[in-house]
Amino acid sequence: MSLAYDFQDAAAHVRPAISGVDETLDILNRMGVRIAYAKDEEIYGQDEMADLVYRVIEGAVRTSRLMSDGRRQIGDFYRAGDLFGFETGSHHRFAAEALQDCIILVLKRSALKSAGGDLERLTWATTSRELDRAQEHLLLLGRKTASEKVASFLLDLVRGSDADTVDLPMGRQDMADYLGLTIETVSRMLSQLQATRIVCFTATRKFQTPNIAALTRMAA
Amino acid sequence: MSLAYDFQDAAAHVRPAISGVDETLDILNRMGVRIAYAKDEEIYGQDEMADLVYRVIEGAVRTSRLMSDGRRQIGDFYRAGDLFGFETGSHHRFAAEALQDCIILVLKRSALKSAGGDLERLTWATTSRELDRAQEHLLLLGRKTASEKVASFLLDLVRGSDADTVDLPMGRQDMADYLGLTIETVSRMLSQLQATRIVCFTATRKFQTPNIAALTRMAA
DNA sequence: CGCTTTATTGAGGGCGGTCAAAGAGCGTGG
DNA sequence: CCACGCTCTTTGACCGCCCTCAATAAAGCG
Repeated sequence: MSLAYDFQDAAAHVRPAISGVDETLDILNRMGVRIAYAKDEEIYGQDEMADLVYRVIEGAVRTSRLMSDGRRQIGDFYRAGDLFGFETGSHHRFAAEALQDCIILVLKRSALKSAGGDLERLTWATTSRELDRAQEHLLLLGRKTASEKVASFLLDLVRGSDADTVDLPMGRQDMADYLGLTIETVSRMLSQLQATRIVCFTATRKFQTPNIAALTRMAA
Repeated sequence: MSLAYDFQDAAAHVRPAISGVDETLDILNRMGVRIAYAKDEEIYGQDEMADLVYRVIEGAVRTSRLMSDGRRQIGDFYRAGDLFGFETGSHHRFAAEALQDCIILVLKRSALKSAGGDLERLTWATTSRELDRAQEHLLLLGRKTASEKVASFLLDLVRGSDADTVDLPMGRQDMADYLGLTIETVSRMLSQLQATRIVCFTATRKFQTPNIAALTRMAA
């Protein structure tokens, strides 16, 4: 169930998606509607029309695609401040779901065009970033080994975080479906990284990286 | 070596990239410079600045990315009429190389903005298509089996062709690097598809599909 | 034709998947 | 606060798909 969330912008801590367009993002924040989604709730569906765009205010989101027999591929993860739902011209190829309880800013795509500010540049920058990440993801899925995949994944999280301890907003299954592996393999690779002192898990979903150089080397 | 190619538009047979914008493409054709590239010649390099965009007039192109140890992932293939080089805001993540001897129309990205016509829409449509294909590719690489990968690949070629006999513009190595497999596995899967009468190779790079339904089923 | 490159086929091995069970985390209720 | 039950994660044993290595065959090209 979705519930309207009518606080004023409670997201002062939200990081900017693209540098130099903060004021433009402020315009967005005043335009859209905030909606709360529960963990695992669908934000939009596979093959649904793509006439809306979204921004994560609080929580985290995954995009995913299911095959008829249940195999799943995760496209990407989005965290507070990230824009998503830009990925296509007409219909979504991937569904979007709440990774945790979260609050999402929802806007009409058409509103983007009529609004002032640097929205065109923002749209372009967001889509470019999306393509960049997709291409990096292609290399990871097509040519990296299991240990390289997991190392790359952790490294990506470390880079996107400023804190000493990084926390995983997703479970092992989501990691596996992002990396094209099984949960067992992900778990084994994590244990291995921990055994070699390259990462150190303080909880199931929190880790530190005492040896970033080694992690980077493993990511290839 | 690149050689300037100064014929008048010799590409009357070139198919439109996006429907409804043919007249816009005509504008492009009058704006750019035609350059001939030899087989395997680099059109742009990995990490090179992305200030140009390209259109295949004749021949075919691949985008690819190399890991330091030689592993390679192919991003996509482009054929006569296709636009490419749109995939990023500033730097290319993948290199582009001529799959065969080919003629490429090259334009300044900045020229796109100043020109008339529906160029903005064309750019958007092209980028969207790029993202769509990348996302389909993610699913293929992450979650499909070798036989499903090969079947999907052939099916994609069949759909992009109107002729009865489809020809592969690339060799087995390029197919393998697109699919995240080895040439041996690709070859085995092709032999298997042929043994089960789902495809029929008339030459190493030409095939027919007497049983499209079965091929579609195999692609999952 | 002969040479080089590319594709096919076979035999064997290893990485990651499958199946199964034990362990850890966590919310609920006694 | 602890007991209980559920879900998620870890670990182990084994298997199979795809990779590796090697040899042969075919195709391209002078």
